[in-house]
Amino acid sequence: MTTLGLQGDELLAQLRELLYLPSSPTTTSGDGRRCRRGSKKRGRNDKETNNGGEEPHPHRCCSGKTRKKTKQQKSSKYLLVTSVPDFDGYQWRKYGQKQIEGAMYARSYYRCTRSAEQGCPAKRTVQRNDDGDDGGAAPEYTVVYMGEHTCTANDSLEAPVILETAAVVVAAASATSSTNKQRRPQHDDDTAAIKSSMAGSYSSTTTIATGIIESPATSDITWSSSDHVVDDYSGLFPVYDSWAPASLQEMEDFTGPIRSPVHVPTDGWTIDHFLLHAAI
DNA sequence: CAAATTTGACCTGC
DNA sequence: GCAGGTCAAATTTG
Repeated sequence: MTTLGLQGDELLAQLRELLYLPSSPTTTSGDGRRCRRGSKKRGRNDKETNNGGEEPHPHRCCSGKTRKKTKQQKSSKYLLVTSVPDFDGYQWRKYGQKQIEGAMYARSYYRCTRSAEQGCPAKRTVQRNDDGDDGGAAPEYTVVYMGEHTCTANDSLEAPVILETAAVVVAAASATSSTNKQRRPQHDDDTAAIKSSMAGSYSSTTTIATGIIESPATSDITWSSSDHVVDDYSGLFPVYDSWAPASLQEMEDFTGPIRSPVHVPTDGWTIDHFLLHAAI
């Protein structure tokens, strides 16, 4: 561990480069998964009507899925831009996808996999940025987190990692309107809230190696609040020792089928290994 | 077999 | 009325 301290920055840079290799577009999950799965929809109304119209209230009501707040919750909401939207350490289940006005790519909606069991309100939306381009640079994704994780971290947390991000605090209720995303950070208060919330969220049984990846001299990670950049993000996205960047190929295009994140195959890899590898 | 994803429709806020 | 967010059956994958 300490051995890395020396060439930390350099190794870091190399590591980063390796991490962002323009993973070949062909690889990824083979092709077995691009086949469309469920589709035949007959609309909820159909289902309801099919019942013979006996049941006045929609299924959701009955199942306790009262849809009170369809729109964003008013709780914490923060936005960040990253090339690796999946690696935030939580397990998300995709529950929807939608083409957004003015956006090139569809927006994917995720919720914590524990939402059902533990009622974890955490949600997030992932949308690929236009500028991403499939050229050589890794595409970027705008990830908006809503709500905090109330689920037990132990279960869901496996590898809390966000390798490269630029985050922007979004005013809770203001951003919901039109198509304005990453915009208007306002109070440092929010930042604090975010930091605390995230720090809390990301804390798990795993040891947090906050020192491993520090402010990337190459800093891709930029947390900004208002006009000022927060460089102390170490607490926000701790890098875990056991996490392995082995699934680079899986992060090429998140606009397509996005499998459950956090399926990072460790294969015995550790950040140390990787750094060592990079150093060679 | 269970879990996850797809996808169009439904619902709500603006 | 529109756009964004959510639901849930069908389907696929592991």
